[in-house]
Amino acid sequence: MTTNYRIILNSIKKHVLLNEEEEACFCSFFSQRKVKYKETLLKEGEIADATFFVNEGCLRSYNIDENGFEHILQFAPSGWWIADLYSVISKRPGTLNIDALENSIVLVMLRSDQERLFIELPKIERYFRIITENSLVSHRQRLIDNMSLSAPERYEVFCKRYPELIHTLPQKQIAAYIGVTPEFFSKMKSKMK
Amino acid sequence: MTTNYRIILNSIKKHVLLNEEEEACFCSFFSQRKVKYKETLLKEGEIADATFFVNEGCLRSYNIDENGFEHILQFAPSGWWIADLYSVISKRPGTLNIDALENSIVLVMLRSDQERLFIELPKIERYFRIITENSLVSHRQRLIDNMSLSAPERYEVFCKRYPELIHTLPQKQIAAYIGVTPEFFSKMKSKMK
DNA sequence: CGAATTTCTTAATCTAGGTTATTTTTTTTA
DNA sequence: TAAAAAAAATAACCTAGATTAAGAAATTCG
Repeated sequence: MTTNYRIILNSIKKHVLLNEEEEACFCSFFSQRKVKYKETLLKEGEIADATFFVNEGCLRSYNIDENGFEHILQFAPSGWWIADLYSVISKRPGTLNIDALENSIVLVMLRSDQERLFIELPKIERYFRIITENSLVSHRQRLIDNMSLSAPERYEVFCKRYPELIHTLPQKQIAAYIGVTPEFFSKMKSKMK
Repeated sequence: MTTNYRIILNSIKKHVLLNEEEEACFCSFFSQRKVKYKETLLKEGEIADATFFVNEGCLRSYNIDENGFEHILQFAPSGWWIADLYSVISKRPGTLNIDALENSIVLVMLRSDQERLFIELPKIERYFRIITENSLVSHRQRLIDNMSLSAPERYEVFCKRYPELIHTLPQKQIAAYIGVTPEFFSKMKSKMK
């Protein structure tokens, strides 16, 4: 199995410039992992020691509330990072589950390696500082949307954010992302026509 | 008016170690600003060029939805950072308002200066990388809470997060933070006894 | 201090979205 | 390819929280 770093190097390139040697150094810290459809990469209660970059396929992170309902925090198609950052930085048991919505391939970056990289290659720390800022902004926007938009409006926002997923994802997953029951989502969609 | 850097240097100290020269360099980038009760630091539609550190008093950031309702994203008592990060990093008109809930004093860090600091003093970039990670984690948690908790439970979470504000803040502001109307908040509180 | 403004309370009524239950359709897997 | 499992649709009924309105209490500020 040949590891493909094209996608991650492209992501890096948008924010910092690495020479070939630095690129090689950066890539050497990843290991690759296949995740099958429905396979779990991280379970609630475990301590997460790594962050994942999706090379192929699609994952999701979600938490399960006390009534057993799933709330999806993020979908991660190819080119996206996904992790339980709380657990990674606190080194305590996490609250998120991460699993695959289709057969996928991820690059695994251990936090310990990431921290070594931050010291050896400050440009990598810059890259993560920038993508963390961007992620914070989009979480903030989602929070605002959840507080001020109705369910149909939140669905619209979902469609803009994940256009490639609208028709590949089961409705149930979309409902768990926008924060309604599958029954209501179904009713809502049929009204929309 | 003598500028006091004690609080911000303490915040830095929790994450990176600066020598005296570096501390002096870091502090030289701030300017200080008084913000009176109800005064606005940043209005929706403006391009934000700075991030604020609260030295004294308390600010809030909020957005106003299309029906005129305020949704509070953050309270920032002494020792907290506050900004419209979206506008700061994109250099586009922002969607947030920031104003003072009491007479306050903030330290102002221009984004242009911040970016210079990131280059001159990588430890500062590390500091911001870390506090941005922490902020992302707390936004994520708030998102989960909004999706899975009832209004009284969200009030409990608010009380744990901002214990010093429970009795100093008008109820109206707390309601706009947890995401209910002031009328419902009042009813909810009287039921809780 | 006193008038004006803002905030808080209470209560009746309304509604977006949840719950429960049943049937149909699609997907998975043996 | 058939049986089993999962997902989706539909419908009747329910509820947390919104809306509207009006009076009481607290703050603000001239």
